[in-house]
Parts: sequence; C-alpha cells; structure tokens
Amino acid sequence: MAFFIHADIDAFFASVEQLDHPEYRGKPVIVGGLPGDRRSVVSTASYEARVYGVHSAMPIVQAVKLCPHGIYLRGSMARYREKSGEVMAVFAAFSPEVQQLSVDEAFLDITGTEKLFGPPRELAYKLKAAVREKTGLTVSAGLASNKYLAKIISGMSKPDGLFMVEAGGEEAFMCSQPVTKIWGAGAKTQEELKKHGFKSCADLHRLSPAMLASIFGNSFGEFLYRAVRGQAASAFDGERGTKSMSAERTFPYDLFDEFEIETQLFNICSELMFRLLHSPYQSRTITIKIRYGEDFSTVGARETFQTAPAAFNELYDRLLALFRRKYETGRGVRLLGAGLSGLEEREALRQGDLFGEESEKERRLEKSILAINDKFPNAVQRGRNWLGEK
DNA sequence: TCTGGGGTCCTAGGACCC
DNA sequence: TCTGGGGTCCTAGGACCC
Repeated sequence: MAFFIHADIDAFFASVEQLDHPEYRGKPVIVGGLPGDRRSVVSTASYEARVYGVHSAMPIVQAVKLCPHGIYLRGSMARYREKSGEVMAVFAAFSPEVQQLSVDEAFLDITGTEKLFGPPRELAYKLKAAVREKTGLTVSAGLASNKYLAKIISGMSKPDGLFMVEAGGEEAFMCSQPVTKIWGAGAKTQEELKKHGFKSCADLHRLSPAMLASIFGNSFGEFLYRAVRGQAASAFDGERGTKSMSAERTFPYDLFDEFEIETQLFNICSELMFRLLHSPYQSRTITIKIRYGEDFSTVGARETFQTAPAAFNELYDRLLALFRRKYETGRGVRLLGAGLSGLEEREALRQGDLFGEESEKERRLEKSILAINDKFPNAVQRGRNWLGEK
C-alpha cells in the first residue's frame, strides 16, 4: 500500500527571519517589501501578522494600513534557499524518494518505511521533531495514499499541523469538502463553479465524466473528476526538468522614455544570460513580456530561431528587435520581462554549432564579464548609459 | 489598497507538409 | 474545380501555483 507525506514549512520566509533575528520572534513579520515600496506585495506573513488580516500576495501598502507596527523586510532568497536545503536534507533521511515541489514543500514517498520508522502517523511526528531540532522550523504534514490528497490536507491544520486520511477514506473525505479546497481550481474556476451552483465536492462527484468535460473541457473535466475522488495524483507525475527560464521587473513608476526602457531590457537580458550560462541549458526560443501601466494589460511576443544565441549580444539583439516590434510606442511600461523556453541540454545543441570553438571563447569571455557585473551590479548599466549619452 | 517574480500547463488558431 | 484529414511546429494568451 503506497503512502505519501506532503510536508510544508510554516510561514517559511518569515520563520527564517524570526530564527535569524530573535528580536522578531512573537512579532508580526512581513517579508516582501519595505513600507515605502510601491508596487511590492507580501511574499510571506508570520502568523502574528496574519492576525491583522495580512496575507501573501497582498500589496505592501495595504499590509501597512492593516499592520502599521509590523516588521517589514525585503528578504533574502539566498538565505531561504540555504535553509530550504537543510530542511530537504532532513526529509531525505526519512524517505529515499523526496520530490521537492518548491522552496518550502516536498512530497515524501514513505511506502514501505514502516519497519524503520513505524506507521505513517508516527513517522510524521518523528519527521516534524527532526526538522524542528535540526533547523528550528516547523512543518505541517498531510498523509494520504496519494500525493494529490496529501497536498490538499497538509494545509488543513496549519501551523505545525498533521492531518491524515486513512486508506479507503479518500472519496468520502473529498465529498465532505467545499469546492474551494480543490487544488488546481483557482479564482476563475471558483467563479465558474459558483455560477453553475456547485458548492461542495459532492456536487461535482455526482456528475459523469462526459458532463464534466462538456462544462470544463476534456482535460480539466477529467482532472476534476479525479480530484473530487481524491485521486488526481497524476498532477504530480512525470518528469519535472526545467523547461523555461525568465526574468522580469516591475518598475516603481511607469517608464515612458524609450532609452530607459531599453536600458532596463539590457539589464534584464544580462541577468537572464548570467543564469543561462550557469545552467546546463541553451534555448532557441525567446520571449518578451510587456505590461502597460494604464490598464495592467499584458502582452507577449515569442520567436524561435534556427540556432541558440551564441553570445550575449546576440540574445540582446534578438530581444530588442522583438521588443521594438511589439511595443506600442508612447505607452507607459509597468513591467518588462524576457524569457527563454524550450530549454535543451547545451551539449546536444553544440553538435550543430559550426562555430563551436569560436563561440566557446566568446562564452568564456562573457561569463567573466557577467561575473563582474554580478559583483558590481551597475558596471554594465553604467557602460550603456555612458554610451547613450550623446 | 491596485495587482511581485518565477515557473508549469492548456487552448486555439495558423502555416506547412503529406 | 473544389477540397479530405492528420501530424508537427509555432505563436499568443490565460489559468494556476508558491
């Protein structure tokens, strides 16, 4: 009998800050931005802050109104990644198969670990205790016969929670839940469900696959059919290699000056190239993304080339050309982004690269330039600004 | 109170080839 | 003289998640 745990670190970013700064403990901590930061949103709020109604994705300005005396922080991803690694290492001691879903959560396949750690509930207690002892953090756990259900129930008794659905009880459990608990049905789908009068999962459970497909489409209909039976585990199956890479920036104020916009594109491109060169990937498909300030509308453009860009300049030239084609001159730019998709392992691509050696030299040169840029973030930007000043 | 940044997957339509 | 289907690759946009 297969069994899984979904383990989720409680209020992760905020908890790390409280761990690193004892003076923050017991106080409302809000990670995501400082009170003056326009257009920032809350990334994580500590439980002390949630009491005031502050939650993830809320604009910082709104959080400040609800909780003016809170401790506001921009946060440090490098630190969180480090701490995440510590927690994942603890997970790995309890299961040979740990599937990390994001920086703060993972599935553990605990099938057949009974002899080592006892029955699932006992293992979960040991796991939680070990995480707390080794890292100072608390996790909430969901235990079920499949990943999908484990994921749904790990959030049912936060923080420091443990919730289990016994084998055989999956369907009955889901039917007792409102449709809002369906993971994978977000705001738009909830609206749609409400419109049709579906309140609980039991309402959906009554429908045939064909009926669900006619309302929600084949793919999503099938997903819902399985979800309300507590069986949508396949949502987490399959290979999970990296498929795309992107960088984007929202500006505190809309940008109107074309030179400034293109300078920002240059910076975003540098960041993307830096990450690309530190990855094993290469890509022939580039994407740009523009969000206009006046109506928050977002447009994108994509182009696939015969070859992957061999050098930074080539990537930038391609992105710039695509941007100029798409951008409606005169409109204020709120967000600018660049991305690479259809990522392939670099070696495979290099086979068809006639100028492999030349490119390799250029790549090495650029790697060092970008490394300098990484240490002195404004060096490259200054260069471009200087070039641009008449 | 306007609404981040990094991803994944799905849909729909067009181009092109057989 | 009008018009098949299937497959593949590509683009734009949107829903969703943490």
